[in-house]
Amino acid sequence: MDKTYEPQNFEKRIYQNWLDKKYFASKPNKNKKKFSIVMPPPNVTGKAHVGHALNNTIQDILIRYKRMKGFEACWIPGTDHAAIATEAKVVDMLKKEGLSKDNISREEFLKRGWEWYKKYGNIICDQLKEIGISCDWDRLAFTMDENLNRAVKQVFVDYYNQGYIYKGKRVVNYCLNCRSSISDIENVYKEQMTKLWHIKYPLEDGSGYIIVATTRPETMFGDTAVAVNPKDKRYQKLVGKNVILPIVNRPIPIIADEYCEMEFGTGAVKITPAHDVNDYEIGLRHKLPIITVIDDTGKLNSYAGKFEGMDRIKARDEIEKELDRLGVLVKVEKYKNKVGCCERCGEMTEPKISEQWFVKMKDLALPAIEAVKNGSLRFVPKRYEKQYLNWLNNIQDWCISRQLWLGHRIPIYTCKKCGHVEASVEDVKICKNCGSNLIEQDNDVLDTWFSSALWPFSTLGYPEKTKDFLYYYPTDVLVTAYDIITFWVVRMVFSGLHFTGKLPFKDVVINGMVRDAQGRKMSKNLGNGIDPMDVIKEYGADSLRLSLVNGMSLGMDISYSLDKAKDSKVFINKLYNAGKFVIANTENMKIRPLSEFKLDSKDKWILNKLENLIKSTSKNIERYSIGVASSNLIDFTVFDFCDWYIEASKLDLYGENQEVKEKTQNILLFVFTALLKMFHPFIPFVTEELYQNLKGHEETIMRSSFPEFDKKLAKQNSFGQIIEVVKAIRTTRAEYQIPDNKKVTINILPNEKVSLIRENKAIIAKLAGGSDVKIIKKEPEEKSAKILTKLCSVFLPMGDLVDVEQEREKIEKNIASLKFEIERSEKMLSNPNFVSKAPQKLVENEKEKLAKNREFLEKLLKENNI
RNA sequence: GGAAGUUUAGCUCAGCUGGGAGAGCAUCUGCCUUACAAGCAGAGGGUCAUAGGUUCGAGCCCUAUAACUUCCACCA
Repeated sequence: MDKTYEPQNFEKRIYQNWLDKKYFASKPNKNKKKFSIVMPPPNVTGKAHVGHALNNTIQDILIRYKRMKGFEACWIPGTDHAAIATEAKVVDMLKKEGLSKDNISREEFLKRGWEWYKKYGNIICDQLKEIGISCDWDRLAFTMDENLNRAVKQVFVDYYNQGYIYKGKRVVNYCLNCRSSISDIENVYKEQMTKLWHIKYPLEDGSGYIIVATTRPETMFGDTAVAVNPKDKRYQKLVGKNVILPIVNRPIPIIADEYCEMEFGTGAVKITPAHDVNDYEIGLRHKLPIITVIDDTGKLNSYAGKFEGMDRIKARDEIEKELDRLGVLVKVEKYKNKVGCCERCGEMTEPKISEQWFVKMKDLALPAIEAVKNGSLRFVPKRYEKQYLNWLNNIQDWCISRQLWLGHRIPIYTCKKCGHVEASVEDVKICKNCGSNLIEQDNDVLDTWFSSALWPFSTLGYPEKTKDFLYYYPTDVLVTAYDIITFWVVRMVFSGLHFTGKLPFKDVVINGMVRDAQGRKMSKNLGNGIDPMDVIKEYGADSLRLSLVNGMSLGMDISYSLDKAKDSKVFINKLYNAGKFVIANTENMKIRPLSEFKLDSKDKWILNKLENLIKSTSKNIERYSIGVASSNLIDFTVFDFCDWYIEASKLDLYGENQEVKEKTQNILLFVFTALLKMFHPFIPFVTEELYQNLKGHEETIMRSSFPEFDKKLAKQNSFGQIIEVVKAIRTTRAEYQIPDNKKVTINILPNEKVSLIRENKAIIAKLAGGSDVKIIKKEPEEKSAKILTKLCSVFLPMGDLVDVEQEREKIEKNIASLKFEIERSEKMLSNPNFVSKAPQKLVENEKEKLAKNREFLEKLLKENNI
């Protein structure tokens, strides 16, 4: 063992050993209850960020805990193919070779895609391994794996045959950069300073004009109406008339529609059904023609006349000039606008009318809503249920087609000869209807989330009823961040319910997002990201884990900085040192059951604290209060075990009495072993390292059993009063500025429990810096600093150093606070409402306290002749 | 526009179903005590955002207000 805590020296070695021994592996075992989790699959070509570290640490804590609790614990890792992101990277790669999707075949492109996956796919897994997570790596799944692909196709075909999937024309958000449609939730709005153009549209009959306001003058070539609000008195007379669209000189009608807000702009809006979602809806209501003027590359087409071929954004200035020249440009205002952008690449998206595949959502949503309402699906924290329900209650049909090559190709086959359409899991070569072999598969691929939605059961063998599926499904808990509740959680729930008839998990645990020290999102642009691998290099994986999880409350964002990892390392170092102490002092001991020993007050005290800790730690982990569990463990380690028990135990360990020494060794080992086991899910490496050096250890801590609460050992006792005495002496010493290395005589005049004081004389002397502790029968003559506790009065003889004035003040303060306490108790107890309504135990406690305080006060007054 | 969350020590945050405010860091003081100076001991520091209410009793429950954050919808 190293003299100081050097995690780099053992973390890799320990992890490799765990892997070699297959400790993470799980197989269906009928004799055990199972506990299963599927890992939210990170993007296969991505790198681990701190959010992954947090999310996986939480899962690892749960899995390790359950494993130690005797469950057949299975954690399935995996990665996601992230089609849009990866396709963009492959396109970039091709670009460097001077190639593009236009001059390479689909097959060739897919080959490149797979090369990319192979090259970069291991990075993220290797990084997750460094964090120390104990998932069953033999089960590593990838959304593009053959069996998962099969599940995807089967689900698609079933949905299709059940009538849930349809092809439809819709305005979808199209990313010109990714050259694919994206779903509404992938379309994020960003604020931008743009202009608002006010343009005159002259009336056809020459009787005047109407002014429209637009942020997108380039779409005017596709205008097929001008809309006003039916209640708008300014325009009521004009409804039904035609205006002449400037530049193109095409007549279009003025229509009335509720959508149009009277207050905004001029109250009149141009309608371009092909390039705006709302306009499209209006177009349907009023049966307007649809004219597409922007092509898939973002350039204006022939409808734009002389602007044909210009980029849609660049064309704005030219169009403005032209409008001005024609005398129809009224004014141009600066305007703060929200522009839809692609979440993946950040480019501005273009609403575009196109044929896409959709999943009908209304019916699928109902059972998913019901699951939360009847409590069978639980969110932790509960408030995220609202986000989930809100989304499902306003559900829109799900656009599942993407114009990409990478991904799951839509298994729809169309006969070119007779037009017969078929959805099929197997490749279709011959038309079932006419026997023709002119079959064409749909060109689009499925939204990445379509395969992610099946993750909890596709990874377990679905659609086959495999042993794994029957044993591990449904899983027990899903741990994820709140940003993908709608993308992912919702879709897993309704897919699971629809295809397996069961919820894919019972609990959804939501972790917060990791932000920088100033609370900002970590991003490449700001350069404020923290690489978890750097944290591991500097402070170790255990420190990374503990720093993310300690004190955390679920669903809350975390401001993270390296200071936190440093703080954690400081603590783990403390634990390491305590471990060194225990190991060194128990090396040659004999392990005996604790029941054989006569335990003293400090032993009972630490055992009582330990047992309560066992109880609360289990409870807290089971209710997912992981941050509370870890901070309780830390508090016990530092404030109970190290500060008091270890220090007090030294007298026994270095003393003459062999039986007492053996007893204390056994307690040290017992307590510390239990402590390490409880810490193991949080900081697996250092606990294993220490455990392996502990007397009586088993093969590995991660397969040992979690401590169980033992009522017999949890007995109350009064060592806490000794601690109070020691602390009071220390405080007084500090007040008198007696340096810690100067020993003093300690005279103790007991109020009660003489035997307790007698038993702990040596401990008080050691911990309070006493050269000697004397138990006296009456107050000493010599000048002393006087310390009053409920247990006893303590006198530190200090001759002329005693500040009479200060002593007097101290006693007066003491009396005053006692009087205050007494008054308070009396007030409470004289309140009939308190006595009758408060819990009986509280009332009893208060009575007891009052009696003791009265007694104490009386004594004080008498002793000091007041 | 709709919804949710946050507000507690100088900073970062805990605080379970209401029963006398906590930790870490930072600050000050004293100690190299044989597990740990990445340490030990002690100290200072809080109208629990504001105003009401419920209750014997409120950091916690209710109402309103303010500031910040997030999600959803989206006005051309």
